[in-house]
Amino acid sequence: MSEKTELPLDLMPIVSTTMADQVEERLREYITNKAFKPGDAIPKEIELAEALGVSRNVVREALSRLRMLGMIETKKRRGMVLAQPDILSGMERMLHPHILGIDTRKQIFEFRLVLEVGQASLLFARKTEEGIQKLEGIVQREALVQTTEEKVECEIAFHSALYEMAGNETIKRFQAMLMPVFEYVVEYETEHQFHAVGSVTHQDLVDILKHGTAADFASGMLKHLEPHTILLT
Amino acid sequence: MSEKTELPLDLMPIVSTTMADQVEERLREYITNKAFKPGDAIPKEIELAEALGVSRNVVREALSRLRMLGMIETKKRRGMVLAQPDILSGMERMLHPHILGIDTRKQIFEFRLVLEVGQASLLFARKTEEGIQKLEGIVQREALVQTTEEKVECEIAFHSALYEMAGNETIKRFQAMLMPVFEYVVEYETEHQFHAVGSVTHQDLVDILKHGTAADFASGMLKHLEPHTILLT
DNA sequence: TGTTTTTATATGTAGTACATAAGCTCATTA
DNA sequence: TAATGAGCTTATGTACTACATATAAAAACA
Repeated sequence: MSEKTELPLDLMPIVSTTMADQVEERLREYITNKAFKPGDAIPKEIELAEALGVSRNVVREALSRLRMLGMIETKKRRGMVLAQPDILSGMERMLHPHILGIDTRKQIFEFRLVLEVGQASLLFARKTEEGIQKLEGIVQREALVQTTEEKVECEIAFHSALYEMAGNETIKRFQAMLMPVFEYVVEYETEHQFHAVGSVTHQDLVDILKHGTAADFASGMLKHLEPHTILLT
Repeated sequence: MSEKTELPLDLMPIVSTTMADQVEERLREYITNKAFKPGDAIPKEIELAEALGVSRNVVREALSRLRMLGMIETKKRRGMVLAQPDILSGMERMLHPHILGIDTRKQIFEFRLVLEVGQASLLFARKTEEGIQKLEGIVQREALVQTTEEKVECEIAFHSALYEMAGNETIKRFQAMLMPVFEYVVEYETEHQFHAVGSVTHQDLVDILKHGTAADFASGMLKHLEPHTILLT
C-alpha cells in the first residue's frame, strides 16, 4: 500500500475493460478469423462460457451486443448462427438527434448535401424512362400546390425518387437515417423565412437527366442546393 | 392445457421480441424523451429493474448494448451517466468486410464514389492555400514515382488530403471506415490490369480547385473517377 | 408412409450471493 | 487547520443456480 503516492509518471491508462468487453472482442475475432459463412452455427452459450472461463452471464452480455448489431441470430433450441449483418440497421440505433452535439448535426447536414450531389454518377448509370416520368409527375404537381406543407412534401418526394432511381439501397437507407437529423435544418430555414430556390429548379434537373450528362447533373444539383450552403462556414 | 388447439384466427404476429430488446427500447425512449443532457445521471440498475418489472440481468443486457454504442458510461460507484455518443465509433464495429455480402460491398464502393464527387461543395467553401499546396506536392511526387505501390500510395494521399480539406470530420471518418471494404475493389482492378486514368487527372483537379467552381470540380471528379464506374451495372 | 406425441435441449428470465472499486465520513496527526 | 488515511457504504461487475419456454429431433402411432 501507499504505492499510489509519487510516481512522476503519467502513463496510467489501465484500460479498465470489463469482461463483457473482452468477450465481445474475442467473439468478433473468433467469427472473423474462422472465416465463417453466414448461416454457420456458433457454439452454445455454456460452451463459450466454459471455453472463455467466464460466467454465462458475461457471455450473454457480449452476445446480446452482437445480436443487436445483427451479426448473429438465435433460435430457441437450434442455437446461434452467424447472420448477414446489414450495416445500416446497426447504425440506425444511434441516430437520435437529441443527444447529438450541434456540430455533429451540422456535419450530418453537410453529409446529406454531399450525397445528393455525388449521386449523379449513379443516376446516369441507372436512369429509366419510368423513373423520369415519375419525377416529371412530381414537378407538375409541385407547380400547382399552394401550401408550404405541400411544397415540402413535393420536395421530399422529388429527392426520394432520385434516391430510388440511383438504385443503391445502402445509400438510400443511409440517407433515410439522416433525415430526422436533417429536419432540424429545415426547421431552421423555415424559421428564417428561408425559401430561396437555387438557380436550378427541379424541372431543370429533370431536363438534365433527360438530355445532359452526369457531370451536368452534379453541377446542376449543386446549384440547386446552393441556397442551403450558406450554412456552411 | 390444450388451449393452443383450434383458433381459426390468423393474427399471430407476436413479435417475439425478447425482454432485453424491449428494455433497450424503453431506455432509449426514457433517455430521449426526458431530454437528458450528456452528463446526467441514470437510475441504478436495481431501480430500473424494479421499475420495469424485470430482472436485473435483463436490464444489464440492455445497458450493455447502450454502453457499447457509447450512449452511456458507467463508473463503479457513481452509477451511470448519459454520454455524448459519437455516431461513427458505433458504426465501425460492424464493418468487417468478411461477413458482408458481395452486393453490399459493391454498394459501399459506390457510396465512396458518391462521397468523392459530392464533396465538391464543401471543398470550395473551405479550400485553403496550404491545402492546395499540399495537393500540388502530392501531384509532383506522383509524377516521379515508378512502382505501382508508390502510385497507389500517392492516390490515397491525394484523396485523403481532399477529405482533410473538406473539413467534415464525420464524412472523413465515415470514408475511413469504408476503406477496408473499398480495398476489395482495388484488388479487383489491379487483378484485371485496370489502370486506366480518367480524362481528368489529379493535376486537373488541383487546377479546378484553384481557378474553377464547385460545379466544375464535381464534374471533374466524376470524370476522374469515370474508369471505375464501369463496375456499375 | 405420414401424422401426432413425447422428449431433449439451448436460449430466456429470475433471483441470490459475493467481489471490487470508488466515493464518503471521520478520526488522527503534523 | 488541513492533509492523511482507515474504515464504511454503495453501485456495478461477476458467478452460480433454478426454472420457463420454445422447438428440433426422436419416438409413437395410425
